[in-house]
Amino acid sequence: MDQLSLTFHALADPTRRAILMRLAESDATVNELAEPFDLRLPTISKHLKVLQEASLVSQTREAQRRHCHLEAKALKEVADWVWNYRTHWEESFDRLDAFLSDIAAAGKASKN
Amino acid sequence: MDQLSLTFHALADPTRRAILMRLAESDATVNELAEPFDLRLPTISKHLKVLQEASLVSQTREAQRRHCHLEAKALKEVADWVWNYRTHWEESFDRLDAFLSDIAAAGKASKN
DNA sequence: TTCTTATTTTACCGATTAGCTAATTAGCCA
DNA sequence: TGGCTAATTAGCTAATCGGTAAAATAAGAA
Repeated sequence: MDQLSLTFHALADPTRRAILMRLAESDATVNELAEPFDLRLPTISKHLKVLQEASLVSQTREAQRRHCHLEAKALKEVADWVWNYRTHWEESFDRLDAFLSDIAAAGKASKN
Repeated sequence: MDQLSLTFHALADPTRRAILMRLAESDATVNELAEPFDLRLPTISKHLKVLQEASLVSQTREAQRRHCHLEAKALKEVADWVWNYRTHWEESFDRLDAFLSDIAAAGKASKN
């Protein structure tokens, strides 16, 4: 699978996004990451594997502990991809603006 | 499933992303969208259903034809979500800059 | 060596997905 | 009505996913 598909797939799960959000604050061990969730450790471990395969998270070892670290580069690739479509939502806002202006104009006109 | 998960899931497929890219150029019918792919029409129809459930695409009918239209609002939500992480990739680039500066400095120093 | 902690691996389950073919719906035209 | 075109639905298979429990691995502590 290509990098972008891997990344989007990894992001398409609320648990994995919550893990990323937690890692945005600071690095953490697998146990620390698992703590807020009502999920068994192997489940978290699997989610972390998906995030690592998408290059969204990296791990370093210190004794038995794995320290997980957010890798923002893959997120930047998502940002770059979606940024190419910005003209489209700007256009639709332009259309909305035009629509609202029309309403406003019509409102004024009706008062005349 | 929440909106963001729906959207990321829809984007985690190269065919669906290609459909969006095509729709970024102009609206198109289902047949027109299917044309570049080596896939049967029902398969494309299913992909479009996923895109519609993620609010990434809308359809209007004209006789038998369905005209598909890119809805950029859902993409903007992705952009907004990922934008919250921008400090992290900026930080890592800062660290890279610092690293490269160090190398450059070391290089100059070694020449003295 | 044995114990304990931290984490992963393996094997399994039920649900979902991407692809197919065949059949069906929907709307146009003759 | 019947035939053509556009698209969807139904039903199938093989693969994948998210979760589990139980076993295995790895490393520090006693």
